[in-house]
Amino acid sequence: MTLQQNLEIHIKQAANKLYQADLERVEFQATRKDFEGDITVVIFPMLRSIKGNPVKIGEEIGNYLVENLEEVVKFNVIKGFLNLVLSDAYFLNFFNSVSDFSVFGTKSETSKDAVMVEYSSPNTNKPLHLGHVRNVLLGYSVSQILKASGKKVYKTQIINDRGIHICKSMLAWKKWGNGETPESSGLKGDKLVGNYYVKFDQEYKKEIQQLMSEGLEEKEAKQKAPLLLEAQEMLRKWEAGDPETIALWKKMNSWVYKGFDQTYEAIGVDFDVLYYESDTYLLGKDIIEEGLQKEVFYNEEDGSVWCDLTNEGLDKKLVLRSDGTAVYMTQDIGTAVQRVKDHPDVNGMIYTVGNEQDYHFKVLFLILKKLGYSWAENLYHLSYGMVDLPSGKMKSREGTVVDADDLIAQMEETAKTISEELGKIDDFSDEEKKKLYHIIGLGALKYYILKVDPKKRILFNPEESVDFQGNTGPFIQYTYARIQSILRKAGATSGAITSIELHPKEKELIKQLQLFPEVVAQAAQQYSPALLANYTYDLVKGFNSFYQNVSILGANTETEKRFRVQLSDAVAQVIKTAFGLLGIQVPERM
RNA sequence: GGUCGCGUAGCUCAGCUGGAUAGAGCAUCUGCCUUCUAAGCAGACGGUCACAGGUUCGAAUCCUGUCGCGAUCACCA
Repeated sequence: MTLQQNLEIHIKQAANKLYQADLERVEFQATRKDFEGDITVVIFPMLRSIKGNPVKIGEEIGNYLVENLEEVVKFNVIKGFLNLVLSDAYFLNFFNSVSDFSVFGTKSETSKDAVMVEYSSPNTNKPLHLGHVRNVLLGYSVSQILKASGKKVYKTQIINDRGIHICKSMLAWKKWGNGETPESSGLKGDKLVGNYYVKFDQEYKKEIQQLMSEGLEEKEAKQKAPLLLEAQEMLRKWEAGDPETIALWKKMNSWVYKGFDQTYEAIGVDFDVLYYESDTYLLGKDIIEEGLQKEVFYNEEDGSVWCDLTNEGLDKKLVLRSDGTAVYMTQDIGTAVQRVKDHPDVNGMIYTVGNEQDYHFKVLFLILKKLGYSWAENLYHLSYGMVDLPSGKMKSREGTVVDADDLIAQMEETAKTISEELGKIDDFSDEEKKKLYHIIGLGALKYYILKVDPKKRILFNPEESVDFQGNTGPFIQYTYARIQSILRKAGATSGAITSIELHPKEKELIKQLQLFPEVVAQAAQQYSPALLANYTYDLVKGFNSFYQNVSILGANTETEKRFRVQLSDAVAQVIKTAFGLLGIQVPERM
């Protein structure tokens, strides 16, 4: 039983004995810093069943608790707030009850039901950029958080490896590539292919200009430009299985995959299952047929198939074209069903996709529910805001993107500059230094992105870059490294300490540690890495304050020293766990 | 125009299932390294919580409306 539950029982007893009143529930909150106390009972809501002065009621309940609960040592009442001071023994008991802080707050047993988390899902015609980075970080972190909350998780991505946009870069390479390969040019495969996507767009625009100068309307010019017609022809050949086209497609995609793998590895994310659009783009048609029979869908006169969602406050949605070909929605329905076929333990899915697709997923989930799939109740669109630049939207075609690899390199460079200025790791080998810069640079980037609410759009200014001080990843990593330094010097300090007078800073830290399991649970429930980021920051702030105000290794007694080392160790382990859930590593020294 | 989201300090963000005097970081300014890592600590300065109503003992938080920003409303993906 938690303290809160215990308090609640006793407060209800008090209300019953003192006022013959039955309280439905008791409202608690953390005591504000300006007041003495560890936990606060809000009296106001009780006034509904207990008539009287809130201050008087608070005092009477406070007295009852002090008399009946050994954990409560004293109290004060301000307005309608009953602030309770808890005993040191209570906090020490909690601290000693955690047998292993390295797994504190996480669950190892996995539930039978699995959840599939989709993230990244790139197109294979251009390199990953900052937008993908946000996506990947969110998806990966949420996967970690769900695992820690006891769920079985499949991490997946659907690779958009087909379509007209892919043909564009293929065509441009064929025309202007002169056989260039990653080996011949030394370029990363995804970069190389991306260059041809840009090249296509440049040449295409030239053709449009040319046609317009010949008197065509812009719309017509865009449709009739020879390059576009050629790309469309290429797509037809691809769909027909033309060997030469397929061979080119395979070759160029393999370059891109190599490039992606490098980037994913650098970021530190991975996947359990891969889906390729070239395999899934024809899925879903059989389900449309089923849906027609179940009368979830209906036919228009031209043969197209629709789903009427007007009763749900949405529009009618096309699910199959009049020529019988699939649309985006058809494919997504089919893919979702396929995933459950492939992994029968999947009972829910999370789609990490930008908020411009909010409507699409609303409709998709609704249709899947109407079709009667049991798992359709557990679908969630992990929607996030765009990452914009001061100059506006990022556009791959126009080359106005912050490239993921470049960004990582830039963050590592900043980490290097700062580390060299500080000169604390001059004895590191070059290899160790490189690894450290990577951990710190990436930590800064990941934390910067994950600490903000996914819904909000991020304005990223490459000029100002990401901070390394204050509420940042490196600040937290630094605190971890600092604790490790103390632990190296402290030597063995095991053995529970049961009676000691707690310093206020120590008490604060234990309180903060105590919150961790609840924060993990909430982060899982709300799919919110930001909650964990903010928690970790508070914990670290608390530790640094403790560190600067209290001597750990220079404590007055050996017992005190042992306790402070143990406490520091526990904080470090929780930092490591929390950062692990964000996908951020921590260094032993920095 | 319909729908969805966002609007909190100069800047970046917490807080939003209603509770005490709205919190951090950056920036600016003061102090603190002969003692455990100063990527730190202690403090100062900084607010009409977009605006107007409403519900409530109590509203940044819930409801309605207005304004501003963004997204979306394709037989595109």
